[in-house]
Amino acid sequence: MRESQAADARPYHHGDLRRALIDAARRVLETDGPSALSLRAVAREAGVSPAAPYHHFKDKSELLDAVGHEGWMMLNQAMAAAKAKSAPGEACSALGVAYVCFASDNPALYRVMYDRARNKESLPAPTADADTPYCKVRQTMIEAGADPADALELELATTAAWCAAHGLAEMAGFKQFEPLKAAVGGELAFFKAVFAHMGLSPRRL
Amino acid sequence: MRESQAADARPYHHGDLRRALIDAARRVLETDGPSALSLRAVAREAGVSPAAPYHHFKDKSELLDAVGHEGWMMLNQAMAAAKAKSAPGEACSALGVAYVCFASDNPALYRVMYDRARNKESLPAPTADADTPYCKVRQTMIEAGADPADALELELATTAAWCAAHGLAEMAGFKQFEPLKAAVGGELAFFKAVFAHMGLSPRRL
DNA sequence: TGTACATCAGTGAACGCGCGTTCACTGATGTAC
DNA sequence: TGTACATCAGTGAACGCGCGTTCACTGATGTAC
Repeated sequence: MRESQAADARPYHHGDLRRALIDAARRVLETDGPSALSLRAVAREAGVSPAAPYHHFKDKSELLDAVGHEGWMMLNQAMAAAKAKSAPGEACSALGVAYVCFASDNPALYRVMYDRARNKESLPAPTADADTPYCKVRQTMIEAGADPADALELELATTAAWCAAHGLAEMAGFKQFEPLKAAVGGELAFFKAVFAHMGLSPRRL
Repeated sequence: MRESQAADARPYHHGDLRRALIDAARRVLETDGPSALSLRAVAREAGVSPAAPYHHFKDKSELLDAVGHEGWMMLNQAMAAAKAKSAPGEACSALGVAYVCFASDNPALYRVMYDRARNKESLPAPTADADTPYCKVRQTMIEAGADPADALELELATTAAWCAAHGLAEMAGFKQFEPLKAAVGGELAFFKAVFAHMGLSPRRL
């Protein structure tokens, strides 16, 4: 008995504390918001001592970077999925809606993502292995008819779409827009209606 | 000599410490950013003890609200001025550009404005005395040809323009867009070019 | 004009708090023989 | 298969810090007579 491991006893070694800390951070975020996201709170949520995270992250900043990175990857996946199942010719708008829905479903995480990006003064950059949400928008612009040879126009259109989506994502949280949401038939309809008043597609190129 | 007031000696009573604290807060913001905006830092910057602000603000939150309010008033003024001197038919775009320029010139203050708005879950509301930036956009949409009787479309167009401006304002700080800014001929040209790819005017109504 | 006194707007010391980080440590794990 | 030992991934106590806020106080100001 003394040597057997009770089913609910946590082993001394965690297994994958790095992962557990990122998950814990997301729980803290959604429960208590971005301002509560301290290293100690994350350790507490993961059921571990305040010093434990230092075996997996150089400092608090590195942990937050990992959380932000996780968020950008999730957003990238959500946008890929939305694009994959979008009707022909609707990919741009599907991307925009997926973006705003992600922000609406994960408001605190979304905030951390941009806080970290702002720290680096840059949105995440693509790697050899993976593209980024921003890349996806640009690529979809091309598929929707933008001229890939006109780099300037392509970049402006992509940026415009990106700004539109981000602006809407940030406003979506304000109670003041709730009557408007209700009037057009719900949050999703609201997103689409606002996009319809802006230029998410390259039709202006 | 003992009784005379040396020119540089601060009098015991400040005169208008409330105002001085708000100004000090803005200095702290622009120097050290929003995360450094503590009540103690503001008192320090104003040259006053940490307890002094409590004679003018209930708590830290009330001070930050005052700073945010100041920011919204400044933005409102900047937009009014831009509209007043805009060419006929260009008022919408002038408003958008003024908005984004304000954010670009006062990035930390802009951040606090939205942080406080998010706290209340609402943008500032108009009063009997003064309208708000959001109201100005709506009003300008009407003057530019939107049908004031179609409240739904009017509100959607206003919201779309607002989101567009906010999205662009937030992206303007990212270094990654600097090549694009340079390519189109500077920051102002960049703002205008991005707006040109979106719908700031009610032309889609 | 001068004095007594209430009120106002500061001071500065102190409080408790949660934070990021360091440190010496120890239990668990994996490897060499 | 068993043992010795290096390494890894935790613990928990402690550090110094800046914070928001409270408190008893005091200097300055304004008012009544």
